[in-house]
Amino acid sequence: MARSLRKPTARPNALVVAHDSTERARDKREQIMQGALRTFLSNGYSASMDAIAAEAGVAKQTLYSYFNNKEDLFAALMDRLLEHFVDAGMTPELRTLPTQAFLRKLAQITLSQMDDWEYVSMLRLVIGESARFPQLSEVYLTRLVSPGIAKLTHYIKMNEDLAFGDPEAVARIMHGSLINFIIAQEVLGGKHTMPISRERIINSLIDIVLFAAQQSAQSR
Amino acid sequence: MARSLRKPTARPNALVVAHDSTERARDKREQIMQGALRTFLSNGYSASMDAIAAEAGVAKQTLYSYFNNKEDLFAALMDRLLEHFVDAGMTPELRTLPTQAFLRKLAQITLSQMDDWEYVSMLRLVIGESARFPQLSEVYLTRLVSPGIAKLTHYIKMNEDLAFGDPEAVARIMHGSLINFIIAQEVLGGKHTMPISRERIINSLIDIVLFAAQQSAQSR
DNA sequence: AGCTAATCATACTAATCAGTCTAACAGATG
DNA sequence: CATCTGTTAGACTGATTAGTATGATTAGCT
Repeated sequence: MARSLRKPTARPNALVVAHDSTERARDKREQIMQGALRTFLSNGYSASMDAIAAEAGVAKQTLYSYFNNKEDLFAALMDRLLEHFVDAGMTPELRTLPTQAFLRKLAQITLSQMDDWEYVSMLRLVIGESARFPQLSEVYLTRLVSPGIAKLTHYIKMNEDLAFGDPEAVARIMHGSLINFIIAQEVLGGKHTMPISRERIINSLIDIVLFAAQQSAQSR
Repeated sequence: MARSLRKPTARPNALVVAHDSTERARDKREQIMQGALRTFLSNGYSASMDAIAAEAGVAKQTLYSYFNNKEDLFAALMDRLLEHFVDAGMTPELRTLPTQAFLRKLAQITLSQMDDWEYVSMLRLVIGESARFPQLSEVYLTRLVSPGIAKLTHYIKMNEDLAFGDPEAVARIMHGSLINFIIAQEVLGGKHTMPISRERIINSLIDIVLFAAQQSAQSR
């Protein structure tokens, strides 16, 4: 990733098509954010502004013409990144599935994020920087976690197959066990140290929940 | 926490009782590790050696007479810290309890670590530095997580009240939902953003597992 | 063609940090 | 009392970093 272009009059910018100034600014901003994203996700907040500029293929000065300082860049970046993950999860057409198929699909979608390097790195970054940037954790919780749990809670409440006494607690347990699986397997490298297939987790989780729901309904 | 002692001939060392050289060295080492522990857990690996020396009440040179460099100090420290948490969990007398009481007690013990600032900070540190120090994650997984899950798996297997098809997966789900609860509530500050009592989680988790176990046994 | 604004490479400042060096000093031992 | 070892405070080095400054170059606009 070393950049050693030495020609002083080079424009390393690829993709130069017709651009008026406003959309060029938008592209530059985008270019910076892409580079900063990769660099922050790889190196954490301690990534240097020089490294970010190099990765983005942009002069350092340009960084500072789009963002006041490192912290602002980081905040804007994480904001956008979290926004990008908001939509993963319960889509309307999923709700038409029978209960078991719905739960399986939901779990599969949640765990499919394991394969997304950006998601895994984001998790590590949010948790790792939660002392220095509590606001970042808060955005993560309120934008990603809380809505996901709320939707699952609502689904449990509305579904007569899932008559639990405390739907929110059940939703948190289900969601938490999956997120922790991602943390253990991907963030911490447990897939090498203590591997287990995601199917086994999904199957057991669904078994437990559905069996418990039956028993719970029966004992009323 | 500012240190501004200016007297050049001061020994700020409290607790000076009869000491031969070997035990004085042990005490110094201990003093350093205590200070380093607090500083690393508060500030992450980016804590400065000057700050550690100050927090330990020791000259920076003394750090380097006990440890070769920052990384060695960090590694020795985390090794000892993780060792310290190994014993939390299943004690022999717990096993004599009836199933439900056992599970409740186990969950309570696990979640009681939420109140331990060192444990919570350790979690954040292990996860946050898992890219830079994969070995640290590995020690965490193999010394803390894996044995805990193995013991719970074994308990499930041996307990006829808990006839699950995949005991290990069930153990991972139970353990994971509790660890994730700690991460969400304490590490990420969810106790302010999306609070819920630990009793609700424990109750629902036990309900689900026991109900599912009954149903599972019934359907065999 | 000529002007303007954005971007470039590069160098700089001031601060911080890991690690080393020095010289002084305290406490135990002989 | 003399010596030796461990510790101290503080200065220092070399590297890195956030952020700024500069002066050249380029692209878009009229």
